[in-house]
Amino acid sequence: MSSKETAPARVSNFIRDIIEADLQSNACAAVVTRFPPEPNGYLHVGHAKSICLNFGLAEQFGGQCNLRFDDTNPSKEEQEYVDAIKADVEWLGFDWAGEVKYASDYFDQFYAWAQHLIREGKAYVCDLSAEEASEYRGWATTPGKNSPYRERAPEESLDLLERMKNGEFAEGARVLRAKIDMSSPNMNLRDPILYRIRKQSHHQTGDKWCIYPSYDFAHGQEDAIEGVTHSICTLEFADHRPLYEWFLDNLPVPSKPRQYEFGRLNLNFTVTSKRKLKQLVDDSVVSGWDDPRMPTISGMRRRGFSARAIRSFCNGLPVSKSDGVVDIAQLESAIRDDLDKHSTRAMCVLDPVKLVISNLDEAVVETMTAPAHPKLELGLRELPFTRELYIDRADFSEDTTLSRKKFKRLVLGEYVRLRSAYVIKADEVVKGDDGQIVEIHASLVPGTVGENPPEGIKPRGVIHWVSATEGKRATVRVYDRLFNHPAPDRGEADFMQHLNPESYRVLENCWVEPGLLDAAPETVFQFEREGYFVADRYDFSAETPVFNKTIGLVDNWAGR
RNA sequence: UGGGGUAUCGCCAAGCGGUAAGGCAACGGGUUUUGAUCCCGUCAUGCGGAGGUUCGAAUCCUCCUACCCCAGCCA
Repeated sequence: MSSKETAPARVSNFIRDIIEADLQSNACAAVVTRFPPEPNGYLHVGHAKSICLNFGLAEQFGGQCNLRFDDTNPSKEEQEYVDAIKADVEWLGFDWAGEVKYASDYFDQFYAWAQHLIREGKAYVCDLSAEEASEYRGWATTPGKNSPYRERAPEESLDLLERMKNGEFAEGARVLRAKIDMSSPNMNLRDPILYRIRKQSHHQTGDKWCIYPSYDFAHGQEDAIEGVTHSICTLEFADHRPLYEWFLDNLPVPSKPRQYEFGRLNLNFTVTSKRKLKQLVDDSVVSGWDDPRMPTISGMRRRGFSARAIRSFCNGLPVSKSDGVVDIAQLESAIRDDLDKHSTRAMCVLDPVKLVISNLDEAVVETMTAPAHPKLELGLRELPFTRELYIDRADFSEDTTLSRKKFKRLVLGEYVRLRSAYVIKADEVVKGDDGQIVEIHASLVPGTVGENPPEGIKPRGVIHWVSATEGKRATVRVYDRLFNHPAPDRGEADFMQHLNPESYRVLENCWVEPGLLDAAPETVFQFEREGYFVADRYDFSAETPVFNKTIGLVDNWAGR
């Protein structure tokens, strides 16, 4: 980082403050965090914030961060998700400590701990059905009733648990519960479930188990086994903290982690719920989890958001306990900011109309040179300039009454600068039978490449262009927000009602400067005056160049 | 409703008894061969509400209000 670059303002983060204090007071020697996704879907922006927080904190304080799959529910989880999550975390630029970890790595230990609780008289096998158990649990204002199986002899519970494990009972027939307090105002403490029967294959443990631990009976213990010091989770788990601590206090765990909750990231115009994202995929509203319109990490990647930009966005978000909604413009700003600094400039005409330079011979190919970046030394690119060019339809008007301030483009009879090339004058238009402009005839002003035009010639502005004969045809996919409602999943209407019908558009007849065909997939360019576009990760090739629009340039022009 | 949590500019958010940081957005202006970038400036006599304590309150006390979460054999 150059000394000229101003240090980014320190963003508030109460968890970082706690860690600093703990390190200061020697409450812990080194910080250990973990990112604990359940492999039941793809990671999204919200997870990106959590990843940046957990890995970032470990990095900042010289500690470590584990990647641990919370795979305690085989009915919702799949190996595909495990693989995708690992790829996403790596792509974001983080290295987890040691091997990837799984809750399932500790299933034997959990089982032994469950037996321990039974022997201590702190857990029992309960035969109540789900409905009965719900009834026994009581309600907010009414305390629950003890299960009739609560005082079952430990030996019997031990035997039953063993038989549950061996698959002797049907799913739902029995559960193992902790014996805590059926009248607790915190529902999580009303004899929570530790194990339930699930006769399903598990992506990691196969058919070894017929019972699986609950989130509550797993999470704190996993943290303790791994020596996690600061277990960071989202607000909705705050109610579980007393239970998290109850297990740590009642089991011979090797360490005592502490849980801290922060407010998850919510973005307006966006849906971040694995269930809903999965629905978009399953209903084929989008092309997949990595559709460029998806707020998934793989979707944002496909869209052209750089990992660095996503990290910058996340690190710029204060960490607090309030549950707010961040304006999508904040994300977009981080993306533009990063892409402006790092992407090569290029020209692409999205809606072409032919421009014929009448005073340039057909056989001539002049080579213009243009910097790859206006400020950084990213080299030069060569642009073939020929008699026939393409410019964007929106950059020309026959209306000579348009003021210079309102229309800084080409007007019939007037001048405009062709970016990195000549100043030209529009002389006449050729129209088709339908009245549509087919060609614009123009003449170049000699000596204006890299030079100001002679006195009296005032170009209205600068427009981009591509040689019609030397340029290349390309496909550009234009994306817009998936939802046209700021809070698609709030209110009565189903979130699917708020889908933006114009969130995807394909432009098949775009023209790009020839140098772009050499691009490597996933390279982002700034198409000048238009925005940022990425060579598609899968579909781009020199033969069939396909670009995805990442995001448009800031547009302060009110009349557009 | 019982419990847990949160309320400070349009959005996010500092502030921890001494007289309202910052980012995004918005709005002016300057530079510019991208209507971009960059630069400069404007933007809360006000901190959910009502009382109270104090020389002094966003910060302390009391009461009230709103919103979020839990009441799965999901995580």
